[in-house]
Amino acid sequence: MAATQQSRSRSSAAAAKAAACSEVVDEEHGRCRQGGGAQEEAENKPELRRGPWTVDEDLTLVNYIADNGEGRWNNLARAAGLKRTGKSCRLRWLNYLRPDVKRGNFSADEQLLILDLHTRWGNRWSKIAQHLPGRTDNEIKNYWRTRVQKHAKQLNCDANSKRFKDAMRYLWMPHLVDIDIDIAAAAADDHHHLSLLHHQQQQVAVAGAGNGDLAAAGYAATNDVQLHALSSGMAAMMTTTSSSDSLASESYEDGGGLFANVRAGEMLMSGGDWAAQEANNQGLWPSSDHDQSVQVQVQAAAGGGQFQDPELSGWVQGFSESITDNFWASEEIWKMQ
DNA sequence: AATGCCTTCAACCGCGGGTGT
DNA sequence: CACACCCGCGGTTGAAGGCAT
Repeated sequence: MAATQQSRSRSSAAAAKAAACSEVVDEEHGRCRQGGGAQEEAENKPELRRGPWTVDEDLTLVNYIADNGEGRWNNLARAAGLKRTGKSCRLRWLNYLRPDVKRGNFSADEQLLILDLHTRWGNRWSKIAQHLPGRTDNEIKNYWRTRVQKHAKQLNCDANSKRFKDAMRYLWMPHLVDIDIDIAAAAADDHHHLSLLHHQQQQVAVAGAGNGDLAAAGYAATNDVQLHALSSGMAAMMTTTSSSDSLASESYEDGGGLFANVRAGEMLMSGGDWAAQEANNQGLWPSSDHDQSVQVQVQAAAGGGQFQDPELSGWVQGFSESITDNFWASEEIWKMQ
C-alpha cells in the first residue's frame, strides 16, 4: 500500500513537472528538441511530448482505449489527440494504466518465481512477466536490477555468475520458501494445516531421495497438490499459466526441479544427504559439470569437509556468515514486502 | 538548512522480428 | 523480393525522494 502511494505520489509530481515542460521530441528518432528551435521541422511534423505523463494525458489515453480498445499504437496516439509516440502510449498503458496491473512490492511467492524463471531463461523479462499475472516486464526488470543485483554486489559477485545462481538456488530460494510457508501458516492460523504443509514437504524430499527419476516418480503425479499445499500463491500462478502456453509441459519440471533443489538446499544447511539428493535432481534443473563440482564441494563443506577450491570455499563461508547479518538483515526487506 | 550520494522506477532508446503492400 | 511500417523486447537513462553528513 505504501509503495502504491509512493508511486502515485511520484507520478503526480512527475506529471506536474511534465506539465511545465515545453520539451518536444522528434517522432522518428525520439530525440530531444528544445521548444522554439528547428521551426521548419516543427511545421512538417507534429510536436511530440516526452517525459512524464500528465493526468490529462492519462485520462485521454484511458478513455480512448475504453472506447476503442488498444493496439495500433501510432494510429491510436494520433486519433486520441495525444502528442506522444505510439510507443510511449503503449508503454504507459501496459506498464501503468492497464487496470489489471498489480502494484506494490513483490510477494515471497513472486520473488521465488522470478528467481526460478530467471535461472531458467535469463533476462527474458517479457517471458518471465507472462507467468506473473499483473506484473510487467519493466517492473520485474527493475526489481532484478535494483534488488537482486544489489545482493549480488553485497556478495561481491555478478548477478549472472555461476556463484550467485548457486547462492540463489541453495540458500536464497529455500529461505523464500520458508517465508512463504510462514506466511501461509499465519494466514491459515491452522496447526493441522501447517503440519500438513511440512509433511508434504517431507514427502517431496523423500521422493527425491528415494528414486533416481524424481519427475517420473511420485512428484509428477502429485505435483499440483503439493505445490498448492506448499505455496498457494506460487501454485496458483503455475496453475494459471499451465494451460496458456509452453510452460504447461514444463510445469512439472519447473515445480519439481525448483522444489527438489530447494529441499537440497535445506539439506545442505542441515548437513543432510546431499549426494543422494543431488543424484535425483539431475535432469530436472539445469546442471553442468561445473554445477556438480560446485555442489560436491558444497556438500563437503556441509558435511564438515573442506572445499577444494579455496576461493569458492571462502566465498561460501562468507555467504553463510553473512546470512545472519548483512545478507539476511537486508532480507528483512523482502520479508516486509 | 544545505549538500551530496544512493535507490527506485517511469520513461526512453535502439534493435530485431513480423506484417502489409 | 524489397521496402516501409508497426510492435515488442531488453538495456539504459534521468527525475524524484530518502538518507547521511
